[in-house]
Amino acid sequence: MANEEVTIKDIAKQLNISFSTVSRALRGHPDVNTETKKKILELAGKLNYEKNPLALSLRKQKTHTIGVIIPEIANTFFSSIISGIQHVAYEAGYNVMICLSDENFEREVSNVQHLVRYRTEGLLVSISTETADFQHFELAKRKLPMVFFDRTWENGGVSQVVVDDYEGAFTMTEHLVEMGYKRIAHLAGPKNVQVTKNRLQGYLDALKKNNHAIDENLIVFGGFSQEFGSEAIKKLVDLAEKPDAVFCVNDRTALGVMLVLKEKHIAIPEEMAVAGFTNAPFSTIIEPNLTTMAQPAFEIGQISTEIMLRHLQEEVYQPEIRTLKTQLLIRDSTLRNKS
Amino acid sequence: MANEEVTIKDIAKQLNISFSTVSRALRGHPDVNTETKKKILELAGKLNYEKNPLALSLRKQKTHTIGVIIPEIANTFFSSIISGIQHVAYEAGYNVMICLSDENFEREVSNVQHLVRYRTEGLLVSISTETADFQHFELAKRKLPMVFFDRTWENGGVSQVVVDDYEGAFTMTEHLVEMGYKRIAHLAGPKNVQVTKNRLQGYLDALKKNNHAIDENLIVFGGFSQEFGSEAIKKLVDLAEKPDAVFCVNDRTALGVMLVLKEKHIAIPEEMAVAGFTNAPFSTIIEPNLTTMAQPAFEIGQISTEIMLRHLQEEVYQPEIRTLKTQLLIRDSTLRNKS
DNA sequence: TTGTACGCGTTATCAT
DNA sequence: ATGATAACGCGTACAA
Repeated sequence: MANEEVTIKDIAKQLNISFSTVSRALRGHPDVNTETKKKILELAGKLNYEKNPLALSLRKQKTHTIGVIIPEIANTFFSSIISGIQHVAYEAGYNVMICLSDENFEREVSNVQHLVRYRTEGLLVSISTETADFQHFELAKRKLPMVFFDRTWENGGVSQVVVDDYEGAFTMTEHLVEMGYKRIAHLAGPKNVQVTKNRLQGYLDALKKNNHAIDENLIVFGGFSQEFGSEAIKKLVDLAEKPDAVFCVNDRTALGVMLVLKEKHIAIPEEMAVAGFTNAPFSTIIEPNLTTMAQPAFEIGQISTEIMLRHLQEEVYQPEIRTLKTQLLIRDSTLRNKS
Repeated sequence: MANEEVTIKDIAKQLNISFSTVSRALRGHPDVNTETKKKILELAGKLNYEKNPLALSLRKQKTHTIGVIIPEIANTFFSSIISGIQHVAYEAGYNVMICLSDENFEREVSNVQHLVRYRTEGLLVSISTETADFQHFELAKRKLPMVFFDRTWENGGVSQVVVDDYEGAFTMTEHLVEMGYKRIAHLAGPKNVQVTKNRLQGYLDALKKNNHAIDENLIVFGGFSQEFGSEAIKKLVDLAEKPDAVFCVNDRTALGVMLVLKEKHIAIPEEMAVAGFTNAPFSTIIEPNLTTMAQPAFEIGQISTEIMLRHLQEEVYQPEIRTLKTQLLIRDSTLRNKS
């Protein structure tokens, strides 16, 4: 592969002038003769000259790149966020470098190191389910501004963009109560993730407020996956006192639940209602359609990036926490005639 | 934000030796005293020294980065491919820089320019639906190796990783014939994309082989979207001679079709069968489950990257075309008792 | 074995 | 208005 890129030196040589003049002309410096400037721009155009971003970055100590770390990409929620990030970054002339942690702690650490070494100017992060230690972020925070989204570093003194998980879970649980369900189970996420805690708390508080007894047997911790949902529901339906509704930490878990219930010919919602969280695309495809809380994924990406752009202008990092509203979408999986 | 990164000069100064010795030691050059080497490595470790990849890239004219251009990311097919790419690239110590064309030609051109300027060492590309002119790729091809996947540059003399769209469509159409469907429609993709042409041809040839008449009215060109599917099927069901089966260019289109059919209370597959292509996650969620051709998305990403890694070792670019097998997944949306 | 000098492509600060 | 020179951080041929 040929690699004969045109440089300012080439232009200077052909015009018999010094390359610093060329540099000035090319970047619109006022102190340059109108005629020579014209000549330079012409030749540059003819030779298809393009600035070398690598040299520029080294010189200016600026890469004009924002680093992103997410747990996985083959997931509509995260890929929509990425889409939002890319759109805003692109408009502002920033590049985006995406790394996947694969829900793996070591890999997340290595991602952070890589992006810091690479002199990305800021980090947009959603942590892995394994992450309990935040030292790698502590280090990174000293070098560049960070914005966490969805799965965040709660006490890190960093910017965060989250949805109101507590309120969302509270609202959803109250919806189930209002529909007349008496034994409402909760499939919770992985224990160390803040999202899990907030949604659990919303669930608990809504039950308390409505004078529902809290039954530990109806709360199962686990993950965000469909498999977790399937496994968990199998245990719940074997209980002596079965639940009559299941509020799942997210839609994928709810999917796992629904598929098992269908397999076992347990009618949804007549025998058992199911609710999710996220508003994944399939939630309007599955039958019955899944009741869920919409999370504005694309917007999360946009806002996170907007906050990052602000940080990149700031003298001192001023963290900001933005909480986005969720929206209750009542569908058939919880909609039955009150008894 | 502090930016006092440790350089080889700092280490050299502290040890009163020249920085070239430090450079040598750090990179395992043999000609360096064992003791000084030890000292250097120790101090480097203590100071948390890390090579500056920017300087390294400028110096070596190698960025160790592979560029990727895809039409969209909020799509399981593409995000699974990305996942496959990242995995292989990561293992080989390569970085990945992802750009989205957003199905937009100008943006694709700008993506190519950016990645070339940025000195990514190779390009992995799936073209936008708008792309009919390949000049930007012609230019890029002179500078770095390229591998196209799924939506490729057919006559570009470049490496390609595709699934056997022709055979897949042929097999699917024959399946419909075998099931006894008589008027099989085809919702085709956008006209200029090769995927569209291949699937259409497979459909046509299968009909011919089985002595089915080809009815132009039953072939509708359009896009890859759910909306296209919905619009197209609305016209087809209004036909005097309705189809009794619809083979869609992909699952999303099939989804659009199915939702409209359900709305109109047209029974699937009894009154009209529906088949897709891709094996999107929702195809086992929708009812009836969608008959489709599985495309190995993750594998497409892996293989594309493996081929790219080979190119990066080669003296001269030797393009290779890899065709992956699809797999027919017969589900309820086409499964009816033969009449 | 180690140090010197130069180059990668650019910007910025001096002079002139 | 222009040119020479240093610097960004690193690697390497050549000299010592």
